[in-house]
Amino acid sequence: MKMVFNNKRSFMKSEFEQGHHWCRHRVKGCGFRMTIGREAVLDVLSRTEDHLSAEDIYMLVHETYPAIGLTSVYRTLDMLVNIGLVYKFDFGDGRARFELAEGPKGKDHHHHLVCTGCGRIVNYRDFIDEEVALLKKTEEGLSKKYNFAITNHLIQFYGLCEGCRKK
Amino acid sequence: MKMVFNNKRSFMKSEFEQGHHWCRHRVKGCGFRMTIGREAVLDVLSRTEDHLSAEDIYMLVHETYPAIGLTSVYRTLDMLVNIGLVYKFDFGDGRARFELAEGPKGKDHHHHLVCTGCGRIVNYRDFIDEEVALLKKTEEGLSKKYNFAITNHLIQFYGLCEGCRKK
DNA sequence: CTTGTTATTGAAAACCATTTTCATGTGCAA
DNA sequence: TTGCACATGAAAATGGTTTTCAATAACAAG
Ligand SMILES: [Mn+2]
Ligand SMILES: [Mn+2]
Ligand SMILES: [Zn+2]
Ligand SMILES: [Zn+2]
Repeated sequence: MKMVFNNKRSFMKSEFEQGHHWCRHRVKGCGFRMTIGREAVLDVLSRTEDHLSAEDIYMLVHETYPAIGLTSVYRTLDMLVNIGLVYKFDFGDGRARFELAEGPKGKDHHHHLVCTGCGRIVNYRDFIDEEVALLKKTEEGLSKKYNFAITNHLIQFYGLCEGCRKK
Repeated sequence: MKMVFNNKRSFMKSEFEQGHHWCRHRVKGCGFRMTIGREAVLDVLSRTEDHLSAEDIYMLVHETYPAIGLTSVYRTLDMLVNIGLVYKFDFGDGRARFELAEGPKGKDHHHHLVCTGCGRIVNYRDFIDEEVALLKKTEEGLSKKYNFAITNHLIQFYGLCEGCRKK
């Protein structure tokens, strides 16, 4: 009994808990309970730059918290996407991929470069200044013209990486 | 026998056959046979601005060519996407959506405005001049920096349309 | 117009990521 | 500590898409 409790504590003592404490507040602020599974999913997402599938996340969480079920991973991801803490992508390989949305400082926003040969995905953050300005300008133009309240955008470039081109 | 043949001819006599003849050449040029089903799928796609699912297309083709099967629609779409005649999109409703790629003049390229409330999709063609220039510039920068041969891009803005905002 | 070769097809079954169901467990406000 | 609404896991269901396979049709050659 005590062992189990200790396991839980040691599991929760993670870099995530220290560094991304605000995520928990957001979850609770939206009226959801902060469970071990939800924390573990956020923890996995906060430790990687990759674009993990639900099953990827399930397997990674499973390493430190074997009691979790795949169903809960799906449910947690769905909730996190709904409250805006996580982005959900489709890169065309038949399964959804997830990444943590930018923190409160919003400094981590990026776009994607996708290799249609091997599926490799590059996170691309080095926007030109013009690019940021134009994006905002375009959003304003579209908002006015089509009467949309624009909240987000998706920008992906497709092509062949060096390795895939040499074949 | 003659009736059947006449049916085929009358089916093929469509605005599409006159206006989008080049599509057929592209299909045959890639080593594929031009069948009635394939022609009918291209015909449906060429007549709409909408973003049809495979089943939408199946039902529309079925009206003039009831012999077609859903399987063939999927296979045809897959082939058309592979040779670049059709674009495949995921707007997050669990089914793929398709639209005819721009013609040889390439004047029909557009981006999308997606309402996350009702799923409405606006085709948005009125690019600012800067936008086009910057897009090209960005592609060049990315090509060089990450050694990618960029062939395409996907740009979508998400938000709430007027109707969905009033609720 | 035939014919022969093969790509193509439709129906049915398989696939597989995701969702639903439902009985059990747990976070947390009181 | 307690109660209960919310959250969970296992198993089954769902549903869009793909695979299988025997039958068919496109089309190049004659
Ligand atoms: Mn990313
Ligand atoms: Mn469109
Ligand atoms: Zn590649
Ligand atoms: Zn709407």
